[in-house]
Amino acid sequence: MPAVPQVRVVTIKDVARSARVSVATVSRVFNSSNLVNGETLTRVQDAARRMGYVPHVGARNLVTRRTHTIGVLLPDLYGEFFSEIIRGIDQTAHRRGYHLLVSSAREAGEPFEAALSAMRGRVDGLILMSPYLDSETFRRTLTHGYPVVLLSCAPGVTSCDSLSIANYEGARAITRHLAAQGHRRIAMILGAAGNYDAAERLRGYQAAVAEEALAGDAELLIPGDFSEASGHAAAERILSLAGRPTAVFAANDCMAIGALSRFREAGLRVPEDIAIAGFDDIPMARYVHPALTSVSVDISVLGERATARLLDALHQPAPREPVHETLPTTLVVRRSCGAQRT
Amino acid sequence: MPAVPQVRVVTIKDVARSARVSVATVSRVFNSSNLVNGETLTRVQDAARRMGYVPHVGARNLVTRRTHTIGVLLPDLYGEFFSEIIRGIDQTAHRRGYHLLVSSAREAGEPFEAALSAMRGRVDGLILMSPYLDSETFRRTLTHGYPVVLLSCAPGVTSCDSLSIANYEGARAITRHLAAQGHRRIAMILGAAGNYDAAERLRGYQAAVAEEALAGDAELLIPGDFSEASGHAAAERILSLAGRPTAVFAANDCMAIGALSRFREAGLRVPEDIAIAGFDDIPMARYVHPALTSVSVDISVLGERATARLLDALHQPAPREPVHETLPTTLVVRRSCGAQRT
DNA sequence: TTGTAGGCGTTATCAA
DNA sequence: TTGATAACGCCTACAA
Repeated sequence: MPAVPQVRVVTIKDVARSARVSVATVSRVFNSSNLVNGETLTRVQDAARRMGYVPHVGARNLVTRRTHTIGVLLPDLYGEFFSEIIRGIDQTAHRRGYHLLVSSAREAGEPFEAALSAMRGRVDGLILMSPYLDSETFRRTLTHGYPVVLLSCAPGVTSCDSLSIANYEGARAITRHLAAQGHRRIAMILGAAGNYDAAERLRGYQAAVAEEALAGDAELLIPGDFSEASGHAAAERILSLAGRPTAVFAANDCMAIGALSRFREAGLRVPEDIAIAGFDDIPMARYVHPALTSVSVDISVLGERATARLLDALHQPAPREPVHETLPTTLVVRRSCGAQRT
Repeated sequence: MPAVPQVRVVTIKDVARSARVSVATVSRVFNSSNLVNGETLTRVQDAARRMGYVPHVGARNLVTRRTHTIGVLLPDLYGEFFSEIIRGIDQTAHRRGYHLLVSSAREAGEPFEAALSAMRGRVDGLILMSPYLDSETFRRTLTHGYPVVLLSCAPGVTSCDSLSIANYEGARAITRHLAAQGHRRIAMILGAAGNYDAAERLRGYQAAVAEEALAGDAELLIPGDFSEASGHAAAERILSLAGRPTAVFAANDCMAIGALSRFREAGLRVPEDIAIAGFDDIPMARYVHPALTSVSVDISVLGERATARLLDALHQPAPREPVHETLPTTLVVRRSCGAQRT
């Protein structure tokens, strides 16, 4: 056991003694109870300030049974996507006086459960994003008795609130848009294997392929993992295809940009020789060349809504029916898909 | 006061009663003390599992005076930069059994202090990034008695560990590199006003300007705020300059990419008509066209080192001399600056 | 308006 | 090896 460099720190007792009142009175002062005499009030406040007293939140939590903290458990913290989610969460949490305990558990299973139980007693509720989570693990671990909001989770867990993106609709719309430009052979660069968002985007693509009677070869489905590098590699593979597609839909913008770069290296013109579209509409999308057609989803809003839901649940005395909400997406047409807009 | 949807939750007492032992014994079981009888051990474990008991960390923290939590206070949570820092912190914290309490306080002053004191009693130490922080605010608020590591802070606060990036050296090197390509009129797109990193990058640029006897007109200093949009706007302004520079150094890659996009709109060729270089070497930098010359800083390492430092301090019984470390940067030459490499 | 005292869920120190 | 019991720092009836 490592030694703890514990500094002697001012407690409520010290302030009470110094101000010649009881701890109860000091407590009242700091909880803005208005049943404190004006003179006593200032005496306590003076003492507290002089001694540098700050209430110990941990102790307070214990007795009030509220931590004013929201647990956030994400599969990863890498990249703009998660950063935006956290920002959305932090923003509305902060506005309503809540703090964030952030953690990431890459995989389901043991570390995931550990992260989850580590939240017990430190959070009032949980925002949980686990695109890889099967409902079995979930049921086993998620019974700690506090409200939970799920993000981008596979359906099947209907016992608590959940929020997701209209992946299917967005992917279907953008694929149909490519078809409307005359493309019949459209490749898709897939998202990470096992990821729910990725699977839904694929499903949307496939729906469009069926509806528009597009080429449906298996070789048009190129694996990827959401990274720029995997988009670059996927483009490489597309170039080597016998029947080269005339358009590519990447499951996110990073991969689309990686692919763009590879196509340019190969001397292809985008969109003339090959059209490209992405998903997410990250800020960078409008600044690459040609500007990237994409499906816009306001990710920080996802975090905001999740937080709002959770806080509502926290302030709701009676448990309600769980709500499942899907955030809409919008198609953003730019130059990379060949439709002649900026 | 909102009602609390408190679920009756299993405590150590319940387990003790059910296993017909004292709470002390249950506690021992959960703290892997080996002075528990084998038979008692399993009886307690069974009872705990059956009742779904999870120790209450908050209560434990109170008595052990350790939370195993690190507070992270950032000026903002937007963008790849912060996301990478958090990831670096989370990674090493997680590995060493620590959790993260993340918060953002955009400005110095009251909300900043509030965020700081809200950490009292919930964290063992603090990682604080405040590029806008003056040491005065700092001294007033940062005396809660736990270890602190500062990130990207202006010097002047020498009382605790600090970490920063070699902004000056990196900016100087890249500017000199541009000069070595023959450029004499090099504009700089500045970072956010009042930001320490931004100021240092400017200082590095100015040093190079002086050393290489480059053009030093004030009009070559274009304001920016680190966003793509501000880079785009800055490029606009550069285009309108009477004596147009032949090269541009942007204080970060996002602005460089925004500028790149604007120059292309204007029909300029990069790097032939105008060279560009950025700072940070974000993943996207190699995938834009032309690939962006930049100064590479491993941001997640910044977070890692900060965490390592903090944890060391936490496990160190005696207070040591504060350490100030600067993370090196490396020049990454790609096509955008006109040096003929990929 | 103020103080006393019990308890929040644990751990830690004694005895037994 | 186990069990009482006193903290930990604070809040909150209840009493005064």
